[in-house]
Formats: sequence, structure tokens, C-alpha cells
Amino acid sequence: MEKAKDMLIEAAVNLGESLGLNRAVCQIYALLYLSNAPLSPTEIGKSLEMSKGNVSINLRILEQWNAVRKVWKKGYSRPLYTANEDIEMIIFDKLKTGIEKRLSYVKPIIMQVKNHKDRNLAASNEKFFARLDRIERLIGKIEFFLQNLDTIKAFTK
Amino acid sequence: MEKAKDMLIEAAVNLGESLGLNRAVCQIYALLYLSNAPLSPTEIGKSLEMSKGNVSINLRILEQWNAVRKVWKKGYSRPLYTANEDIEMIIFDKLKTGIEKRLSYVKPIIMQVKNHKDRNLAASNEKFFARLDRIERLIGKIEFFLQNLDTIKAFTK
DNA sequence: TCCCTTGTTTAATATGTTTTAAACTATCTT
DNA sequence: AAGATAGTTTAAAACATATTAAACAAGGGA
Repeated sequence: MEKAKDMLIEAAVNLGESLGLNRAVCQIYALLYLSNAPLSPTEIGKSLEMSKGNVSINLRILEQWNAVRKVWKKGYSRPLYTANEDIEMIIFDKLKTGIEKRLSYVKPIIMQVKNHKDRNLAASNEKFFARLDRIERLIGKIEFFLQNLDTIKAFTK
Repeated sequence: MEKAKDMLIEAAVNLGESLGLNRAVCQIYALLYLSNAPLSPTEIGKSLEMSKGNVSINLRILEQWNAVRKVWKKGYSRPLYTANEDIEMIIFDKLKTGIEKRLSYVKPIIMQVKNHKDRNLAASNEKFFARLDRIERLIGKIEFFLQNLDTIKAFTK
């Protein structure tokens, strides 16, 4: 049983790393996701053979992502932690906000370059501006795509 | 003009890093993408103030991704390089094969765990197996999504 | 053929990230 | 209140990756 959990946790790490996540974050989330009851940081650290500092840091990260949440057990003053199960949403939100942030940085730069385009240069740089246009269309597509992902998600349910 | 290129290259680096790409790869691709004519490794290195070793390594990576290609100019024995312009395809293919590879690693592990599920344990681990099912459905969704991305891409054109 | 230029490979350096160990803070138990 | 337990923060270490510098190989022109 524990062996199975370990294998699944390792698989989660493997998947998470392709999204640029670190090992600890994936391990902790997967452990909580597969646990029947909420766990304390100490239990997490013991189970994953990970320093408590590392548990603390990465639990905070997961909380910021809304991937885990505190559970207050009656009589206990310290919270336990449990996984929020809608990992689709978690992954999606993280990707979406990340991409949007990047695009909002790139877009004004392209605008700026296009507006500075002076007539003399333009002739000799036909190709250059054509490629800028192409990039702008791509950005438009990505934005369209993000706006519609919610719909698609619902559709595939 | 060169200033504009530098800004755009920097923006490309910024975008690329959110996909986990290194600086050099993004710079080289963006430079070739925005250049009117194919460039030699030496020219690339000079333009980006980057060692020729680094240019060489990362040009090879870009070639493997089909993101750039060699151009043989008459009379020259060494190739120049130019960007393949369909970066949507490049990004998409890279993401798609990456995700597929990861899923093909994870799927059999889940199968295995589910098949080992023995009756005694099963009762006490209702929740555990329910979550496994949930993950399996998620993987199914992702696969469906990937299979249909081509269609969606065409649709948004 | 010999040198000069160009490109590749490799080992070392530099940079960035993750993890831990240890100091610190807060909470709980007696 | 004192000692023990749990959690956070930080500085250092371990680790991974990217970049360069330098040795090497291949081709081009004298």
C-alpha cells in the first residue's frame, strides 16, 4: 500500500517537473491528495523524509496556489493540511495567469516597435514588420484560446 | 532599428522562459526570426554577444526542434541558419510530445496500483481509489484535449 | 602544404535553484 | 514557569543548468 503511494508520488513528481515545479511541492501535494486524512507538517516531513524547513516553505507555496488548505481539528491549536482536489483548476489557473502576465509584458513592446516604424525604414523592412504582424496574430490566438479554455473544460467533463 | 530588435529579442526570452527554455535558445531563435536574411553562427554570436560555443550548442537544439534550418548559399561550404516561421507548430509539438511522454509514464503506474487493489484493503481505502479514478479521468481529459488541439488551432486561424 | 578562419566539443566557471541545518519563535504539557 | 514539541526563517550546502574559454577538427585560400 505504501509502496503504491510512493510510486504514485514519484509519478506526480515526474509530471510536475514537466510544468517546471520542484520536487518537494509535487511530493507534498501528491501525498496530501492520496491521504485519507489531513496531515501535519511533521507527518509530511516524516513520510517524505524531508526536512521540516522544506515542508514549511513548500506548504506555503501550495497554499498560495490554493492547492492545499488548512484544516482546524477540534482541540488542536495547529492546523493540519489537506489537498484541494480540483487539480485541473489549480494547474489551469497557474498556467493561465503565468501566460497572461508574460503576454502583458510583450504586447506593449510590439506596439511600441510598430508605432515607431518610420516610412523610410519600412520599405526595406517589409519582412520584419510582416513577422511582427504574425507574432501579434499568434498572441491574439493565445488570448482567444485562454478565454475559451473554461468552456472547453466544461465541454470535456 | 537594432534597438527595436533587442527589445523584441528580450521579450522573446521573457516568453520563452515561461516555457522553461534557456536564454540563448530564445535569443537565437528570435534573432533569426526577425532577420531578413539567414545568418552564420559567427554573425549570431557577434550580434548577441555570446560565445561561439554557446551558439553552436543551442543552434543544434533548435535544429532538433525543427525551429531553425540550414540554408546552403551558393559557393559557400558552410551553412547559414534561418528560422522556421511556424512557431505555433514548434511550441505546440514540443508541448504535446512532452506531455504525452509524461502521461505514458504515469498511466501504467496507475493501472498497476488499481490492479493490485485487494478486496480487504479496498474497503478501508475507498477515498484513495476514488482519487485514483479522478486522476485517470483527468488524464483522459488531457489526452482528449491534445487530440483535438489541431482542430481547435485550425478553427482559430 | 601551411596558415587562417569557422565551427564543434570538452572541461571549467558562473549562475540559479532547491534542500538542509541550525537559530529562532510560538505553542503545549507538566 | 520550565522544559518539550512544532513550525518558521535564515544562512549555508548541495545540486543542477547555462555559459564560457580553450583545445580540437575541418575546410578554404595563399
